[in-house]
Amino acid sequence: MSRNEMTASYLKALGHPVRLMIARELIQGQKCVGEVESTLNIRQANASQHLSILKINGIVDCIRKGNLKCYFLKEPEKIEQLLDILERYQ
Amino acid sequence: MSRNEMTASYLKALGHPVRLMIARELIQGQKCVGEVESTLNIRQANASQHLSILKINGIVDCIRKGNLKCYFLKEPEKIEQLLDILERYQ
DNA sequence: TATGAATATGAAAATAATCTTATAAAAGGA
DNA sequence: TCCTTTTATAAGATTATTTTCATATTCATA
Repeated sequence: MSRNEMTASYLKALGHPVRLMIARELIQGQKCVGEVESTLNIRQANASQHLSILKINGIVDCIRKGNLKCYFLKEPEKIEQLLDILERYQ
Repeated sequence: MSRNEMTASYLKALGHPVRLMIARELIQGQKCVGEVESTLNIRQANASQHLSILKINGIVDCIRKGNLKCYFLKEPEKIEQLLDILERYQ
């Protein structure tokens, strides 16, 4: 997979409203699947699948905490910087 | 369309290998459809369609020059900054 | 080890994106 | 006006993504 394809895949992973919103939520701090599910008001399976796509693309990672699985941004500053650039008006 | 949806749509537009490569090419300077077509080795119709998606999302704009239609990045620095962040290794 | 809570996965249906071919439209020049 | 070049668009086939439901898995704890 070329660098261009890797970058495109990363952008595509973020380029879905639910996944982008998950990333925004995770800027605030880590969340378990159930919290993502209820915050975004989506089905559990769907939350899990979107998180999986973010994980595959290196955007999030997770740790198990007992019964829960907590997802967090791997590079929170990177996400913040991207959003800053994307959403500052010029 | 919410800000989140707008941003997701912008990311999605860039999140295709062909369109991302077009954006990279346009950092060098404006190109007409035929140049995009031959540089990326894709069909004319496909080049036109990808450019249209970039245009709808405010990533490129174009001017007619006689027979040709020249596409260019609307915010080249924004694209450069995004690529810098996405591809600098941390 | 059985149960319950949380998460992941498989499969199917619904929807959307992509690519191709054929053709239309726009503009310049003979 | 007719022809040529360039670009856009329509339509269809194909492929990919998204969502849902049902079920499996994982782990803690009774």
